Amino acid sequence: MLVKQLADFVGVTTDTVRYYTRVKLLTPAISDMNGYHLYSADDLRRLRFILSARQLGFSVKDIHSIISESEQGNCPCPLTRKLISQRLEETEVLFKETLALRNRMQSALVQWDKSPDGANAEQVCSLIESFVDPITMEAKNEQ
Amino acid sequence: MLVKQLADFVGVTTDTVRYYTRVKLLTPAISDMNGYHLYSADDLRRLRFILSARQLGFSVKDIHSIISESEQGNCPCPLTRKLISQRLEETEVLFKETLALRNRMQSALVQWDKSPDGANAEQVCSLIESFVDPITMEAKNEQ
DNA sequence: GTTAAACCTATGTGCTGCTCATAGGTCAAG
DNA sequence: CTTGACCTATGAGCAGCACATAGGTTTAAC
Repeated sequence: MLVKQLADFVGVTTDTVRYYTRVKLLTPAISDMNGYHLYSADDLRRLRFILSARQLGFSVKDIHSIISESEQGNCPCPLTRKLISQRLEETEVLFKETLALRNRMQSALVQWDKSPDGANAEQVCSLIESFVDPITMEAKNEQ
Repeated sequence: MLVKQLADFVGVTTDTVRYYTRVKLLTPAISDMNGYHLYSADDLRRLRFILSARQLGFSVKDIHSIISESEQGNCPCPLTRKLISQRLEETEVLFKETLALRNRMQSALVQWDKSPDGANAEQVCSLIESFVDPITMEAKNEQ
């Protein structure tokens, strides 16, 4: 199976398959006729595994570790459990940051809706420079 | 002012200041004695502006555009308004994706809490491969 | 038989916003 | 004069692909 066929099979781009190949998550044979990568049914199974793991937030490095554990004959499940709780913590942080950013941006839109475009020689952009984050203000008032 | 002093002033690392310098958001003079970057009070003001804009989700490229508009004597506010609504849409997408990922990961933790570590020659990791996303299932049942 | 178009391939670079590694300069104390 | 603490600039590295490039393959038409 060539790269395009494999990629179409699971609905990703050839670039994605090539990336996983480059980092050795996939290890296809190489045709000695033309140097093309030749993917097997095992590669297809493994690619499906990779995509499932990515969906659950595992990094490419994590997937490497899990596969490696499995190939050494050990059960990878304990490692999988350990890794996902780490990744979940990180995702929680990212989630909170993204939520906070979204809130700031929405606040800015509301504030700016009432503000005129102000040209000022002292400032680059009056909107940005005069924005006050309600959350930051709240924290200040609690002191 | 040398880079460390400027960085300490606003509470970022010298690497961050150097990065903004490298992409020409800051344009310090260069000492001909030793090649060190010499930052002015204007650079300090501009750095503060950059950090405010970053807090609101503007990209480095956006900030370039806004500063450039301002330096050409135009009021950058209309551009600022346009850009933030674009960035807000992107942040909304990221937020939803992150929320969905967090939910999947939490579901996995719950499902796996009841699942034993299963070693299986056919699979890389039974936990990952047997995980069912409740959201995906829900969508399926609605068809 | 060949020639052109459509489609495929591998490799290398680019992206964002920093962070880290490296090699070397500066300055005050001893 | 040397040692050590502290500073500097430059280049590379990170994640996870996507894109640009140059060239190979296949099919159909002539």
